Amino acid sequence: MLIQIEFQSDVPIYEQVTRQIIEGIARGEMKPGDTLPSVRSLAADLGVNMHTVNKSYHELEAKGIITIRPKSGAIICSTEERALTPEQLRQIEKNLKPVVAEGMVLGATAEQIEHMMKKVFADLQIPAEGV
Amino acid sequence: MLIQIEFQSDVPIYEQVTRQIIEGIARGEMKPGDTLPSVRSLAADLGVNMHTVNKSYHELEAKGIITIRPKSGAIICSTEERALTPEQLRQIEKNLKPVVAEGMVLGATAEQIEHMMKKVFADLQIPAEGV
DNA sequence: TATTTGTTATACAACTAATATAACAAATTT
DNA sequence: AAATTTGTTATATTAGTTGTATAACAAATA
Repeated sequence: MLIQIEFQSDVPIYEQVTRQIIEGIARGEMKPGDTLPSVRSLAADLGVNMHTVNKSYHELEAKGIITIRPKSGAIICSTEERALTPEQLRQIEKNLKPVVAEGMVLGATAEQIEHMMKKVFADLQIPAEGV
Repeated sequence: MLIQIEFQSDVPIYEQVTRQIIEGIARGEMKPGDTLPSVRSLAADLGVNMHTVNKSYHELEAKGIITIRPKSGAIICSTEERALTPEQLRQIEKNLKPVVAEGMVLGATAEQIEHMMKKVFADLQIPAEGV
């Protein structure tokens, strides 16, 4: 799985790593049970510091997406382990709200926004429906 | 229009102000042509510094949502003035992507995410369809 | 046994967020 | 015309974040 860092971006590097790993899992490029590269090797690949990758991994763990086994490695959680709690659903909705609101105020219609969402789904190659 | 700041939030204050003004416009609580309160008076109301509100207003101007008339005030742009450029559409899609991806990886189905989007639309009281 | 692993600690530079205070000049109100 | 309000600009300070750098530790692995 390829991770590409934009060093000029206003999105922090550790956040870019987190998002791209999430997208990689969504795309199916990485499956539950798979081991993430060690923080040292991924940091070397990306040309960033070890701690930056480590921060990303801990963010992923906090989100309930991976499990870090100390001195061993990071493993992608199974879908069963990822419970999708009401709290998580509320968080997703909270994240969705400002994006949708901004789109609306800028003049996007509900149809346009739904269309964009479908484009995002398609880009992330959902196994359901489309295939 | 009521703006509520969560001082313990990890979302910066100026960003909270920006988002809530956008949501206020989406809800129709503020209409195009309306004048925003002066940076000083809003800052006093919220109990924050003038510069914090000023930063928010300039963010709104950069997004093409308001026009700041120096020494006079900030006015909400009309829908005609808000062009909704392809660049803006791309930005919205870019903002939508990580939120949707995270939801999916956490185990949310496409239906659940679409349902959440409709909840957000309902919460923002879209004049179309629902009413 | 040697290497790799995540962890922890410390330090540093650059940047962001937020506040504080002040002064300026244009716009508005009285 | 005078007083007030306005956004602007400048400077300074405090606190926190981001990212890097280096090092050492102990457990896991080869």
